[in-house]
Amino acid sequence: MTSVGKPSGAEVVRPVIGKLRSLGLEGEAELQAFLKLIKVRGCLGRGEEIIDAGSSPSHSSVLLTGIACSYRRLQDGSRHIFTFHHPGDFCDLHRYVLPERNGAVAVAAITDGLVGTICHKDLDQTLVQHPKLGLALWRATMLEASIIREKLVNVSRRSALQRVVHLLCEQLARREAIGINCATIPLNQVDLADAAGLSVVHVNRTVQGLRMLGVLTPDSRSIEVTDKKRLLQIANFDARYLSMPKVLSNWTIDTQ
Amino acid sequence: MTSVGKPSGAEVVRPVIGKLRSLGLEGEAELQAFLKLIKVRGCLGRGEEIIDAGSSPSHSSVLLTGIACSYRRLQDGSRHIFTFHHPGDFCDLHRYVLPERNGAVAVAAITDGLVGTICHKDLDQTLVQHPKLGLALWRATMLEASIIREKLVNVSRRSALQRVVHLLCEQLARREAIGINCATIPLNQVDLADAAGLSVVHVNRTVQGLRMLGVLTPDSRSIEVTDKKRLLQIANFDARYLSMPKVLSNWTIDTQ
DNA sequence: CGGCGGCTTGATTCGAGTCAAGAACCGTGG
DNA sequence: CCACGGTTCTTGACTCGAATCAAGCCGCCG
Repeated sequence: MTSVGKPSGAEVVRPVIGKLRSLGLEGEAELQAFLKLIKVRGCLGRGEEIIDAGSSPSHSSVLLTGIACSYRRLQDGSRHIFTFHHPGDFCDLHRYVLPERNGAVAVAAITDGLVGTICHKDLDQTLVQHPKLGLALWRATMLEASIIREKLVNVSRRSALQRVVHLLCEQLARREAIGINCATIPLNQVDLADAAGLSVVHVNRTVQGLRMLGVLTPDSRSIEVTDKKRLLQIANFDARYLSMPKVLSNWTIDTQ
Repeated sequence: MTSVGKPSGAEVVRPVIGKLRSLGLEGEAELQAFLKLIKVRGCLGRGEEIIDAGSSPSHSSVLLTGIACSYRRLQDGSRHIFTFHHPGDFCDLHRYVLPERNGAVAVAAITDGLVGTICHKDLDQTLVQHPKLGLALWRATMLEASIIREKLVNVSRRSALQRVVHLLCEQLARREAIGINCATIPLNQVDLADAAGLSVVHVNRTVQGLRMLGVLTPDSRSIEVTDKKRLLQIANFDARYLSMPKVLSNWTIDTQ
């Protein structure tokens, strides 16, 4: 879907402000300079593609509202989800600096939402004037790398239960960090499976196990966390890899 | 140890030059400015720690000779290897920009070798004067991210055989890109297992399978590739994620 | 010589995938 | 209002790849 009218420009980029602040960007001038580059690119519907893996990147995207995912489509048609994106997250900033044209990563909307785009040429100019902004953006890409590294450990070393639970912890923590305190995670079991590297059937059994345990609401088909503390324990979750100092204390396991 | 006597100061940083060039850094001034920052930090022995996961980073490291690995030690004592480093690779450049103090990543030597260090304070100053250098370094960190992303797909979606073979392809390709054309990969089966997320026993069986197939030398305990073409086929290896234009053509599967 | 790190082998277990089918929950249109 | 078709979620039976356990072996170095 292409350009709809800007819904009150200032309001819509708020998540991006939070993001840059959390990345340690302090100057007001840098912030404003960056915000000016963002063009709101209308609404997205569930499943809609934001970035085609094969396209040549002349711009990058930021998610403003909703949830998206970075993924790869494999030869056999299956989908591997690398990470989920929440409001304020960059979708493909890595392509600013390393413009792979191969099918490395595609991005699609998971819920309805809004994205903004940043033209690379504009960014080139702005970065020359504001080197600190460049550092913040570099940091943003490293944060994503950190998330993927964590997932690698997860997928290769932990049980199905732990993988799923860790995934949930991460989404919950990241959403809380941007002010979304809802206990329901708007992902379906197929999304979870593709992100955890498990079959849907097995994710289903795992989710049911969690409902039995009272960690997730038993009387709903959605993923709604009722016992956060337990969740953290099961996953052995240590949120430091997310670099979110402000809410970190909420995401540490109680050491008994 | 890698043969011969002590190379002269200029000689020893050659891999770094190659690296920066391959990252698209063209200017001679930037290159020289960066090389000046490198302090050679003596020899390392196998198993020796290069970067402690818990230390506060005041400098970053480049590998000059030998092989190293980035890894994490898990609670149960097992080791997960994220990536291997070859001459010219940065070991922990990510900590320049995102100084996690948690045990996210440690780095250790796998063979004897040499490392150089770059003081972060020095780098700060140099980057102010040479913004293009900053971009190249950013790119370096993104390349590593790309490698880890690839490994994530591998580990979560492919069979043990493919995982191991893909790992071998990658090391072979990366080494060729820096002028190391040796068919023997100086890793032992434990290293392979920790990097592929498999048990040693299973890696051993897999390696033997490859020896049966004639892909690896059957009459040696080391990992020596004799049939590169077959290796590529088994792994379905597509080297584009490594961004090495110069040798890419050698690392594409023959489309039958 | 003995000890130790790396490699091999076989037997056994078990977690997660696959297949197949059915049920619950939409939205849409007659 | 209900009948539909399409997702998404559930359940059960069966299979199989890889982990684990447990020795034994080879080659190296002190």
